[in-house]
Amino acid sequence: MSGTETKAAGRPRSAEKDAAILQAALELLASQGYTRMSLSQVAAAAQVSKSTIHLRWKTKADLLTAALAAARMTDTPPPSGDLRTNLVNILKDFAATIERVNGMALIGTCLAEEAHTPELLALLRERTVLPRRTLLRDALEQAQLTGQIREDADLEAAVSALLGPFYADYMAGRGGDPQWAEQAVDLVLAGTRAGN
Amino acid sequence: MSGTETKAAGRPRSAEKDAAILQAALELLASQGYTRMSLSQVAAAAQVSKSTIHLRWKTKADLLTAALAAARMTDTPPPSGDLRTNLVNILKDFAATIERVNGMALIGTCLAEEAHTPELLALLRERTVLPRRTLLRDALEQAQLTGQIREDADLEAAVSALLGPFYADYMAGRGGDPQWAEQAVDLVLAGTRAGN
Amino acid sequence: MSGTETKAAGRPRSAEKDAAILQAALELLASQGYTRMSLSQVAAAAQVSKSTIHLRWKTKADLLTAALAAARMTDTPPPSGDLRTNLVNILKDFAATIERVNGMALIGTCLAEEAHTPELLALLRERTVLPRRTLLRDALEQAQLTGQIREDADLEAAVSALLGPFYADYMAGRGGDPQWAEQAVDLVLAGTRAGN
Amino acid sequence: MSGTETKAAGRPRSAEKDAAILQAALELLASQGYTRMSLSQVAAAAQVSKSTIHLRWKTKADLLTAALAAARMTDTPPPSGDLRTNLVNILKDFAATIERVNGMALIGTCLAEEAHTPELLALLRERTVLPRRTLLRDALEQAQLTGQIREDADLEAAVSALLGPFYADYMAGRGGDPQWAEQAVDLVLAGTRAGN
DNA sequence: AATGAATGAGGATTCATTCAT
DNA sequence: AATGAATGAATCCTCATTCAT
Repeated sequence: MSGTETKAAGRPRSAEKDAAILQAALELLASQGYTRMSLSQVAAAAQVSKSTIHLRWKTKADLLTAALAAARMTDTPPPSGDLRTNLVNILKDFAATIERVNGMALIGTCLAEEAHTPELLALLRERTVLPRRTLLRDALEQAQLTGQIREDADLEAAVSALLGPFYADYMAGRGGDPQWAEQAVDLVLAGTRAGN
Repeated sequence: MSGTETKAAGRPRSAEKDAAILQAALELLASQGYTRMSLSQVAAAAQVSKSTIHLRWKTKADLLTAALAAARMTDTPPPSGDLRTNLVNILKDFAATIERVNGMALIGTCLAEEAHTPELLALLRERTVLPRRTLLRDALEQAQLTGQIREDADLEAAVSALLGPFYADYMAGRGGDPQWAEQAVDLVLAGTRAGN
Repeated sequence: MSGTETKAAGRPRSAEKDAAILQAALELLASQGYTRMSLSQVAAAAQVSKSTIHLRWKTKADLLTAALAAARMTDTPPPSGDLRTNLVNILKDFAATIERVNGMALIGTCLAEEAHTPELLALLRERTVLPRRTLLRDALEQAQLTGQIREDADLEAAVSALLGPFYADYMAGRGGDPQWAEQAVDLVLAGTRAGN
Repeated sequence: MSGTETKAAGRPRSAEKDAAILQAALELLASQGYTRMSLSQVAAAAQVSKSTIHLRWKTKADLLTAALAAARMTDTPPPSGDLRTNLVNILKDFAATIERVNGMALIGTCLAEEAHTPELLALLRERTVLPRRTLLRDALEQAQLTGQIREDADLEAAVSALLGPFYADYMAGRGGDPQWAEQAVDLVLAGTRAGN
């Protein structure tokens, strides 16, 4: 980071291969799970030899950690003037992202591997969960300032109340309900409205 | 013909072994995940030979399906006269059960395996998620009858709002917050109170 | 054999089961080969438990030896007044029997197992090959007496010359040639005709 | 593009190992039979890891097919001016080869496996049976041209008459008779002699 | 006698990783 | 740098056999 590195001798590593490997790894992690996915599959999908992977990441866990770390799964939030609309939009983007990347399986993998490779869940939190929570929290704080929400409301709990129904619905097999975001927002706004 | 059951020929199958295998399988499923867990581990944990397992269940998937199916993870609900107390108790029992059986890892495994062994998630829903939801829903319906909750409230959404924060908290790394159940109940009751 | 046996106490063994097991074993030996065939398959085919098999024969080799020993695969020869017709009929019955019982596979199995279970090939010889050879040899000896065949002809070699083309044809992939028996007989008769 | 062969990347595959594996496989196929032989045995005999085998051949059947295909079991025919001597030499070489490679057991294995792995018998035919038959047939055709054998003689049948006694003798337990080749040749020549 | 349970040994195959080119 | 070869450990599963009922 501070310029101490000598310029690497020999052929430089191909950046395209780096990217292809990481992407393939992430997709396979989501579709197969940690243990079921094999490095051969990653190599095949990335059009690269297995050794090329090991040249960059020492172990399977290293590779998958890197793949999760490289994942950018929070889109920039959609702007709007209205609190309710803002919240609903963030939640809908959240759901769309999860659907797009086979996210529930990926979440499942990270949960299942927590005992063996806790970095996975940690990274998932850091890269995908927490940024989204920050967006929601910022919106709620703004609403607190404007008096739309009680001052003493627990905003972290409110954020969990906004996101939670998505998980609960999925677990119940009622995932995909088009109303869920609006219902969650309305419930939270009703429950935290100033003057209640 | 007087009794419907003919006495089974041969040596009877050991019920203790049945139970030991299923329990070991479930614990390992939670602690290791589907693919990482091996039948050898199950056999060792249950003090049984691998063949004894295969005698009862043809494949690994069969065994784990049976283990999940046999799991009784919803305790009988604690009775109480007060709506709020009832709901909180159900939620706390829910959380306690999940902690007791390493439930988030188990849920993760079922989510991760959904593409390959969908029966796992289906069973988890049927045996653990839906019974708990039914308890909550019954309590809410009662409250609707007594006028504590609006008649037009979407009770399924309310149930998801009650359970959801638990998942969301866990994903955010704030699992174990002792307040979550009360907060969730209060929010839902506030948001669906009749006369709002 | 000399009356020394005490009358067996307890329930006598079922003769039907004996027969069913032996027949199933022989069929599976032919269709699957020694190693590939399993005692479970035999048990299932004979509608009997595996233990019932082991009760009668101590090992797999014992069972299959018994099955081969019990096999009666030489039909009584068809009578006729003419030497050539007699020989052709014997050969055709030979070929028909082999086709009926999947004989080439059975022969193959006995050959393949010769190093491990030489009794199989020995029994096959004793029960199926040699009786047929005796039929042929008897007919040739009769022909020698009537002067149709040279006195100094090697009859064992002649018998092999009669049967051999069947094997050679099969190995060459030309098994089933309808002419083979007549051609073999004609060749042998021409080659051993008295006065050549 | 000037040379058609690009230099293969990576470490080249060891030709010695290839050969050692194939030879070990063939020997074990003959001595143990298809099902009894294990890849572990092959690996041990070839001083190679099991994975090295799987790297080259995906399945056991593939390996054994390749081993049979690689086997060169027909020596170049011995030249001679005399028809009878030629035929006898070919037959004796045939018998010698079979003895050398435990050929009857190998043949037995291929016959026994015909229902499950028909490629084995097919290859055995193509690589060992048919080439030898071609040698014999060529010699007989030559003899037909020079008038030593009747023009209308069925040469394929004659070839089977030459080879057949070997199989028949073996099945009768009289294999190894030193006279068989001469006797077979004499019989065929006598039976097909022009002018009979 | 007959059955089903129980087991230990062994099978083919896959995988993450290390080596040689 | 990049590749393919090589490997040891581990996996699920099958089988012949022995035990308990």
